[in-house]
Amino acid sequence: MGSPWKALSDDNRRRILLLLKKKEIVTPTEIAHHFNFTMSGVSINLRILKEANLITEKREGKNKLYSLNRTTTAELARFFDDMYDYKLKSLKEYIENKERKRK
Amino acid sequence: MGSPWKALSDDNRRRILLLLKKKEIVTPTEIAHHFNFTMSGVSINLRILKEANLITEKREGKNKLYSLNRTTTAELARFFDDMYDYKLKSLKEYIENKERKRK
DNA sequence: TTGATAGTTATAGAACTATATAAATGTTTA
DNA sequence: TAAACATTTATATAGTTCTATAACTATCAA
Repeated sequence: MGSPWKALSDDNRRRILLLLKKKEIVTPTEIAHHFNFTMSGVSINLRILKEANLITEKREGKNKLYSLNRTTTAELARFFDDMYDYKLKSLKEYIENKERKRK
Repeated sequence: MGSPWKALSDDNRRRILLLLKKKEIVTPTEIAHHFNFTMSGVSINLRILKEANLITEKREGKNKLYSLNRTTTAELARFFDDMYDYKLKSLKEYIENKERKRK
């Protein structure tokens, strides 16, 4: 299992994650077009994200479909909690404000 | 300003952060002893953490004192929020439980 | 089976990162 | 000021990461 910290430390990989968040499910080709990346570059970065358990992959015919793994962040969240537990309180307020606005 | 993602991607730097969390305030010498790091190694990693705004530094006589910057994580938290907003909601519940226990 | 499409792996070079040793800087105290 | 202590910077080196090009593999459809 690769380090999620290393996986997240690259700008392009974080951009890919945000795209996956937005589109729910995406093929490597779509990612390559969207950001103007080479296919091999996309493929490698998807592998790194997959090995860090940040995304999941499935094949559908010719295509591979990638989507966010929404459970893994617990590991990262735990670090932030260990680190900044009182900070998470202000994060909580931030989330609450956001929720208020949403309504 | 250095990237907090790069700063966090190194195991030793995260260990230093956790130590800072625990001890509140620490000198480079203490860190070096605690983990058996060289002074120069500690110094460089502290610089990287400082440039990423994850810690703050002050001088007190001969010593330099380092402590967690408890406000910066907002930047990182925002990414997690963009990414995993529903996740942060559960994090919020988790924090609330924690607060309840504290009382 | 062949061709077309989708994606991955191999390889190599450039850029970056980590770490150790040694030299240099800043601060205090005698 | 000189000596001692605390820390940082310089330099070199080993290792890692990123990215591009080219070669390879997998799936489908004719």
